[in-house]
Amino acid sequence: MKTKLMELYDLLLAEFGPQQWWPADTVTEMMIGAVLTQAVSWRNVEKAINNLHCQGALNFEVIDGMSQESLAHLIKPTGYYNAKARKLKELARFVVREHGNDLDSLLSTPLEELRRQLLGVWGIGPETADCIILYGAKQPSFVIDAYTLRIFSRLGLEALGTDYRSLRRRLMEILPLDPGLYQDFHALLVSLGKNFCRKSVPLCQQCPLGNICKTGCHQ
DNA sequence: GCCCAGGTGGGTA
DNA sequence: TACCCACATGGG
Repeated sequence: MKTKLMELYDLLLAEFGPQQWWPADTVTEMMIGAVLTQAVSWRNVEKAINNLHCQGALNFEVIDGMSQESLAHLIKPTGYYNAKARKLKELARFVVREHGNDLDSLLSTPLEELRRQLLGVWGIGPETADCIILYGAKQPSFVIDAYTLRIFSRLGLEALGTDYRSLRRRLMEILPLDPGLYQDFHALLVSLGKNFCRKSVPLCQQCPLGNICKTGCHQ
């Protein structure tokens, strides 16, 4: 199975090249983007990030101090803006008040303990937590998202798991605990999901995975 | 107008 | 545990 997974990784790397993710200038921006991108396209997130940047609000102390209403206004393009404003306020409170706004210290917390703490913050679920751990803390926690589940299902790799917990656990048992590998792998899966393995009308004929995929498009 | 986009929390059986 | 639903904007 490890060979099959690395074959998949190599095909994706050959098609899309190294990904250099996450798209953010700072760890704070990365963490905020992880919340804002929940169930919405990155295009919408960029507008909100720009709004926050212009207001000097890509900063947890600033977010902690501002009203939820004004924050919601700035992130309107991401949809669910009231819910996400609360989530950002909760995350900012966690970072600033429980960790003295010391991100370096927080993110150097051992993986499992860091994950447990992040999941305790309202609005931070497994995917957002794993994104922060992998791209913010640069610790090896494999990120499972809608693309990952869809791609592995279409590849016929359901045996690895069909839900977040089981697929993440199996991938981390099989693959070396290498944050660089996990970052690139996840980013490459996103590229494949966006460009070929789309939810409806997947472009199987042009897909770089070709005949290693069992989804039936190559019959 | 309809579907989709890098989820999460709360409620119900 | 396993569904169902609310949350909401923007692009194709």
